[in-house]
Amino acid sequence: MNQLRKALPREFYDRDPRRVSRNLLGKVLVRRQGRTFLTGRIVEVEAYLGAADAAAHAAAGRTARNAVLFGPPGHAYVYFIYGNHYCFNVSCLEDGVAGGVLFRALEPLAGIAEMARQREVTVNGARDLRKLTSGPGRLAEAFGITRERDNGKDLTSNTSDLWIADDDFHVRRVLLTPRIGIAKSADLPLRYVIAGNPFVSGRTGSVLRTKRTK
DNA sequence: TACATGATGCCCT
DNA sequence: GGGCATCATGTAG
Repeated sequence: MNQLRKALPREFYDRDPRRVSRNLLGKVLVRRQGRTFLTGRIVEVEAYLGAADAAAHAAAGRTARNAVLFGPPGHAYVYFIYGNHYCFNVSCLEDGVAGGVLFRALEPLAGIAEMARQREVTVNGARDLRKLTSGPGRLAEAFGITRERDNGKDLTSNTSDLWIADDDFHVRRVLLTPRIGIAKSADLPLRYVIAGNPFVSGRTGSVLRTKRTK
């Protein structure tokens, strides 16, 4: 558990969003709520490349909403979508250059009862666990992530109540697929999932390319 | 000030 | 497998 108290450093996020995406797989998202810790393993993310990526919020330039994406790396970008849901991202690349990674699915590890309470669902058996954090809107709700509370938050600060840690989990195989729910640049393989993980959202999708790691 | 739209999830068939 | 709720944000007028 002590490993989980240490946030990934800012340098981790000061790279191409594609590389950050690949390396975020297998890491652990941690939320501290008083004495309670909510943790979940990152099993699915998407890279958004900024100005060169038509599907990215940052593509049309800086606005009040997307300003975090243009700021320093390692900060939370949270936005409201479809009138119902929040989506949680982390900014990448240096100050002034936009980029980010969207968190799409987690595997619940600790604080499962609290996640179920915040999602307002009941969990009976392993199959129901997918309802907690399998999907961007779901994981945000399970972790209590909102724009008001978390947008702009520094995820690398050791005084934050939201951060990402490394517990030395080894990711065996990564799948690359097109991103979900977008119209522009929809064919680019920028969605990263841990192969075979049951908590990946939706269906596996068409696999464009697979990568093996040591 | 008005309007179109979306990095979704849920419920129904 | 498909329809739809629901509203913040951005852009046009």
